[in-house]
Amino acid sequence: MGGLIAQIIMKYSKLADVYEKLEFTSSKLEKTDIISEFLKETPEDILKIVSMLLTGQVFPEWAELELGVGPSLLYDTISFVTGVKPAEIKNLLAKEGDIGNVTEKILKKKVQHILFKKELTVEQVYTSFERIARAYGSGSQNKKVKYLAELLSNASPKEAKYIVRIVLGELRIGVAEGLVRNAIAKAFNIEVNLVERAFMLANHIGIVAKAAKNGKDALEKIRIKVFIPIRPMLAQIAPDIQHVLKELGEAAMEIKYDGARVQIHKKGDEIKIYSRRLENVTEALPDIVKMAREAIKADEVIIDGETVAIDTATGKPRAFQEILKRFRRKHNIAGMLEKIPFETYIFDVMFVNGKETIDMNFRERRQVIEEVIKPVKGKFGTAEQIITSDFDEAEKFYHHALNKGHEGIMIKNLKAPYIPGARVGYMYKIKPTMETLDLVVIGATWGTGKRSGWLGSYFLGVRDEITGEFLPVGRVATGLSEEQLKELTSSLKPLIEYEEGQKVTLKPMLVVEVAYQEIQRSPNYKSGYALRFPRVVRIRDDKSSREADTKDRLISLYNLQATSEKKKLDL
DNA sequence: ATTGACTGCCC
DNA sequence: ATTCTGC
DNA sequence: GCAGAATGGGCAGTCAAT
Repeated sequence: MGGLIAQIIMKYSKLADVYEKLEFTSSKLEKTDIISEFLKETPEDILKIVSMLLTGQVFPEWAELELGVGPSLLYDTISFVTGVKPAEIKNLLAKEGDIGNVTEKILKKKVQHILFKKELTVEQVYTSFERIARAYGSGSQNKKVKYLAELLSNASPKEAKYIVRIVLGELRIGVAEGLVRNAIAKAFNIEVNLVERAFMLANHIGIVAKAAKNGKDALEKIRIKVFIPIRPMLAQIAPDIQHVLKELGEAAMEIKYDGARVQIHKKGDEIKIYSRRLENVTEALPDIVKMAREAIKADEVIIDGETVAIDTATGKPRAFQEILKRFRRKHNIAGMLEKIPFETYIFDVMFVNGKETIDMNFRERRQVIEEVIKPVKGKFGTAEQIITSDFDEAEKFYHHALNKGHEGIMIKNLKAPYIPGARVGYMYKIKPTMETLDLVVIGATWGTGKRSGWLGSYFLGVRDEITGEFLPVGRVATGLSEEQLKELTSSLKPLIEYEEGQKVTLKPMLVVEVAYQEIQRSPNYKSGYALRFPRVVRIRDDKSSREADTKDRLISLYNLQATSEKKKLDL
C-alpha cells in the first residue's frame, strides 16, 4: 500500500531540485531534456500542476483566481516567519537582487524547528496557493499572510526560495511556456507543432501536458470553441515601411488604434468579451455587447479587434488613459459609458458558425469579416484598410492614420494564417518616434535578477529654469546594454546622497537622452508630466545637468503632440 | 466615511 | 508596452 | 528569430488604517 501512495505523492523538494538544476543550466536544449525527463516521471494526477509550476505560474491567466500577494505582503510574511524586519529584508534585497535568494539565506541562518516540520508535497504547495487566492474580504490579508507563512515554515531554505519567487511571478530559471511546450513534445513523443497548437487553444500548459501524455488523439481534441478565449496574435515592431514592403510585396495596411484589445465571442444572443490576457471584461463593456449584437450577422463567431475612445466633438481618439478608466470597471459602468464612448474596430476572425478560420489566409479572413459585420457607423466596424505594394501609397496611408490621431499602422501578410499567441512576422506595427529629451538622472533603484548589483532603473528630472530644480518626470529602465548598466552604475555610485532599501537618491549630474512614444499628464510626478514607453537612447557624457531639457520644452512638446505634429523618424 | 498602499492588468 | 541577450 | 527576462506609466478594485 505504501508503494501505491508513494507513486502518487511527489515531494516538493524534488521539484525544487529540478528548479535548481534548470537555474544553473544555460543551454536551452539541456533544459528541455531535464524538463522532459521530469515530466515523464511525473504521475498523471499532478502533471497539470507540475507543468504549470515549471513555467512559474500557479493559475492560468484566464482564471479568476489570483494570489493577491505582492512584494509588500510577501516581505511581511517573510518577516513574520523569520523575525527579520521588512526594512531589513529590503536592504538585503538591494544587495542580493533576488528575494528568493534572500529568503533562502535568512532561513539557512535561522536554527529551525526541524522536528516539527512535515515534508511538503507538490499538492500541498498548490493547495496552499489556492487557499491564499481564495481568501477575500475583511481580514483576508492576514489570512493570506498566515497561509503563506505556514507554507514557508514547513519549507527547507531551498524550497522556500522557489515558493517565494513563484509568489512574485519571477521564477528566473530561464524556463517559461516555450521550453515546457518543447519538453512536453519530447517527453510524450509528439510533434512540437501539435503541442503548440493545442497550447494556443487551451491556454493552459498543464491541460496540454496531460492530453499529450494520453496521446495524439487527446491533443487533437483540443479545438476552438466559442466562450473559450484564445491567445491573440501579436505584432512585431518593424524598422520601417520600406523594409516590410520589400519582404511582403503586396500587403494589407490597417490603422493601428491606440486602444485595448477585445476578443468578442458570440453565440446566438449571448456575447462575451475577453481582454488581451483573456480576462472576461464583458460586464464593463455593455455598449460593445449591444453594438456587437447589432453589427454581427452570424450566429456564432470569434472575432478580434481594438476598442478606442473617440472624442465625439473632434473625432480624434482620446488619451489611452481614458480607456483605462472604463476597461475593467466594476462600479458606475453606465455613468462612465456616457462620458467615454467607445468605438470598436474588428480586424480578424478566428471562428464562424462551427468552423475554425485561423488556417485561412488573411485576405480570405478579411473577406469573412466583411461578410459577417455590418458596421454601425461610429460605433462598431472593421479596421480601416488598404491593400498595396506601393511605397508611396503606404506612406500616404501612414500619414492619414497619424493625421486622424491614431498610433500608427499595422502591415499584415495577406497570405498568413492566424497564429494565436505568436509574435510572428505576419503582422508588423509601425509607430512614429517623438523627438528625444535630455533628462537628468536624479535617483535610481538597485536592480534584481540579471541586474543584481547594478542600478537598474533611473529616476529622471527635467530642469526648472526659474528655480534650478530638477522636477521628476518618471523613470527609465530599458535601452541600456549590460555594459552601459555597468558603466552607469560606476559613474553614479559616487553621486549617491541617500539610500533606503532599493532606492537611491543621486546628485543631479548625469544626463541621458530618452526616447518615448508620448508625453502624458501625470498626477504621480512633480513635473506634472510623464513619458509613455521611455527608453534610453544615449548616455550624454558630453552634457552637464545645466544643459538638460527644461520643463518649458517638455510642455511645448506636450502641446505640439496634441495637434498631432509628430516627428517621424522612421520613414 | 475617507484615504492611501498595494495589486493586477491595460498599454 | 520596449529593449537586450543567449541559444 | 525565438524565448526569456527586466524594466516603463497609469487605471480601478480591494483592503487596512484612520
